[in-house]
Amino acid sequence: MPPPTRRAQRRTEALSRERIVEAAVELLDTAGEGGLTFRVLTERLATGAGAIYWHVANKGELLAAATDAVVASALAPGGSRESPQDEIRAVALGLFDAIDAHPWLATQLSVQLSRTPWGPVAPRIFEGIGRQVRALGVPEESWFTVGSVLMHYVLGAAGQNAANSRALEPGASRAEFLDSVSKAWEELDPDDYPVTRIVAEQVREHDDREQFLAGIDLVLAGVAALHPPAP
Amino acid sequence: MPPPTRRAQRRTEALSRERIVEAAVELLDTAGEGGLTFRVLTERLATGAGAIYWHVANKGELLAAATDAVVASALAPGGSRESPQDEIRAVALGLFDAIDAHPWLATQLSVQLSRTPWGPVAPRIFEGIGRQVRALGVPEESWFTVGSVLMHYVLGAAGQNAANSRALEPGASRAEFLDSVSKAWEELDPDDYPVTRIVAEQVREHDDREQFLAGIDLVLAGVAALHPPAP
DNA sequence: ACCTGAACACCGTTCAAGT
DNA sequence: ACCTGAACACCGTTCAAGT
Repeated sequence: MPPPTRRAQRRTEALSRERIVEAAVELLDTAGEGGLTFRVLTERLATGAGAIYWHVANKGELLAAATDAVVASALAPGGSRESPQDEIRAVALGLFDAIDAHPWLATQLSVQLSRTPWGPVAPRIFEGIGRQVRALGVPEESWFTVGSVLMHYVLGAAGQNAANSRALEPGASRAEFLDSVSKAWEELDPDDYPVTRIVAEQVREHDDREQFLAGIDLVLAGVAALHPPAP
Repeated sequence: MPPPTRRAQRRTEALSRERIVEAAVELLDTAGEGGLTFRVLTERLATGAGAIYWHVANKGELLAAATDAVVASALAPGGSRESPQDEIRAVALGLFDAIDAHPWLATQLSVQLSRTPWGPVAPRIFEGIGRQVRALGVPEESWFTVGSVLMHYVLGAAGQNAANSRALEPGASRAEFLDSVSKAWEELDPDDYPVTRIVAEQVREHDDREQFLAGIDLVLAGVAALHPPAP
């Protein structure tokens, strides 16, 4: 007789919004965006569709809650007392790693941000970044500009990195993956895409996190140039 | 008798991939992301579902083609002979305006970028920006960093702007919209979201395009600081 | 108050059949 | 080669009925 697995236990606890969101995150992680379905969710939770709708208004709200849960834990305050620049890098890397671990986050965050009114996750991210911008000594009128550039770069670049990691299937080797990438790039017309082709060659040789942080440093250099710290 | 409208004409031209993509863009523009359906597409084109599948592999390919068509026309070369900085602003504003006119572009671009292998639209955008980065005199090793920061900021910020414009429904006044926004912001706990609340107040008073360009200038300042032009 | 699960409307996609 | 349109499998959501 097999030992009882977590998956096999059938409703020892009552259904709750938390349990539903937790199951949704698990499903998104293992089966991807298309894998989250009310059908399989009801199976996993050993319940009926109506029970889920009692705790959650609809699928959109469930996705928003799952997104917020993961982001909240990613932004949980870490160490402390470093320079504001290091704090910004830490927040950025926290989101980078969260998106890497939960690739569906990239698409979901873009959806959540482009929805009005904002759900809970948008202010959470903006505040996490904005506080470090404030700590940097940036004047109030520029918080939005600096925060926006950082936030959009972090989410966009992290999403792209996650897409690349995901494309590297468990079975395939890194060499195989890079081959398929370079094959795609070689199909670009060298006359139409000179810059993209050169960049594509380089991308394969660099460390992902290092390259990600180079973008952060570029923005920080712009901040230092436009808002030099008082002497 | 009403004059013949473009919509009423029933298949005077043969079906083609171009006509299908054109109809898809129209549908996305008028009915939003959820409005593009094979059911209504077949009605609009006075045909059957199978006919569309003869020209297009599936819905994903159709969305990619619609996205690429709009982006291609948005990046069509404009004036000329300005400074590289002005060229970058022009490219950025071209994408900004395209996303404003076609709000579904924001989500679609994020989907297209996070798909491996890249479709045609990703290199198109990166090249459009990357060429100006090259013109700026940025050394080759930094093209990826600078291009990535610019691209992700442009797409992210433009998407957010489009979401706000869309929220301002045709009937509603700008005052009403701003009221609803500020109401949402006031629900944020001042202790938990001090920065976000201050920024939210400011956002309502500023011009969208101006604020967008401020982000571009921040990145350009970083480029100038890290890669000063040879004397 | 909380849950069940059949039923509904709708979706993307297929495919035998036509021209 | 190109098109038709009924059929299929699947989806999110509802709701009368139970406890």
